[in-house]
Amino acid sequence: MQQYNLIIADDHKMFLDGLLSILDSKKEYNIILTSKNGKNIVKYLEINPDKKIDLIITDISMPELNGIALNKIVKEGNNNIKTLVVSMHNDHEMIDTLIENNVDGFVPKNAEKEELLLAIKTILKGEKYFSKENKFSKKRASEIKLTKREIDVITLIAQEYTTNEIADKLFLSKHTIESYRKKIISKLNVRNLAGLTKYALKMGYIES
Amino acid sequence: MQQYNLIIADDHKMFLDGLLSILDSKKEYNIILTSKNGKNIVKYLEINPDKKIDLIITDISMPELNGIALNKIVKEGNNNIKTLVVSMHNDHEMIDTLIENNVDGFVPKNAEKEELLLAIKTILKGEKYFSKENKFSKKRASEIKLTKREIDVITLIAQEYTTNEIADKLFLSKHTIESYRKKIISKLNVRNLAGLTKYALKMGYIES
DNA sequence: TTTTAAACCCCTGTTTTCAGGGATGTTTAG
DNA sequence: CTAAACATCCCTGAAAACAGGGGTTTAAAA
Repeated sequence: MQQYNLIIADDHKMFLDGLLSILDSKKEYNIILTSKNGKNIVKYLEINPDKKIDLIITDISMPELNGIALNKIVKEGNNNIKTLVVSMHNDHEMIDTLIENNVDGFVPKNAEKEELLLAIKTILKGEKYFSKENKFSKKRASEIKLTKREIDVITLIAQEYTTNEIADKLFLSKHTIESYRKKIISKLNVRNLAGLTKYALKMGYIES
Repeated sequence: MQQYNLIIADDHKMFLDGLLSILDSKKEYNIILTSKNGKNIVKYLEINPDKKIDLIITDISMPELNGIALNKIVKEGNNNIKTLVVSMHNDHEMIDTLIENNVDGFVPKNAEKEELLLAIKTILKGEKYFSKENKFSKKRASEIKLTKREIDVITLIAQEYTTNEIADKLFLSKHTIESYRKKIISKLNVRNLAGLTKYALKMGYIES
């Protein structure tokens, strides 16, 4: 029987325990590392470049290094490590972002464990697995997609910087930042800063 | 051996599975209901008033009815049901809020399962159990405490209502709302709406 | 009983946000 | 090639937020 080496990153210990208890019952999966943030994973990969890792299962929002950033670093190395994202959120925007980032799969945290196992199996076969969004996810959010620059801006906005401060930080005119802010507000269909902040949190652009 | 009947509420299926796998190994605990929101629990308690329930383990932020609201309803009934809150957040403000609401205990989701089991045992003995905040939690946040009215206001602010709209909703002058807003901003030591929104989310005042 | 805290209201003035335009050059994808 | 999409910048005006004061009444705590 073929064995696979897995790494799991999630900052919620209990969730980790849950995942472990699910995967422990499957002899083909070896959990060789768990971590509360992405940084430790990157460190491990640097120290052990020859260790064969098949799959990294990761949460999105984590301290130190979030799941999307972790995925980016992993995919930049020319190894063949697959990545499966698990997150409490479940909507089109997020899945789109993940697909753009070349993640291999996504399963929401409220999924049944059967779906998780299916996702892992599918990805290890070399295919992609993206969970269908459920009925509770936001409707008509599918076509929302922010550009890189817009994400830069909304991130800083959600970190409580004012337009002028952001302009300074990004070496742009305050008019530019204002344009971005307006564009984002209309794209996301929110009313103000509060809406932007909630979106940034949901998408994992900022922590806490 | 004495057996205890437990109910668990958490909207993250995998987390639920994790909890179940931890508790299944303990024969003294009977899980008689799990739910993704508080509402179903309340319904169950109404339908089965004679069923003896010892402990409800609940997340804070959940759709339909959150953990704090659930706790309130449970404690209003003159049964002897204990409540244990588990949450991904872990700081003084939150714990203070829980204690005020007469919750019997709190354990962060990143706790070890041993701590969870200890908390359950302690609470079932009739004592309280509140996890010590860890080194990652916000420093010097302990003395922050919002009044009921302030919480009303910050909740509406985080829901993207403007000062005028909130004034209308609460039948207060807009000056009053402005005073509250300023008071909250200075209490929480944040800069603007974005900071207020993040705090409201962290405390479970709003969803998503 | 005095003090304190909560809930409520008001004023002035500045900064920031929000809504509505318009504009230009550069990439990117069909 | 050429039409989008992206990134950048500018303007006006209104609304809202923010900063820093002021105050009263009521209820609870010291």
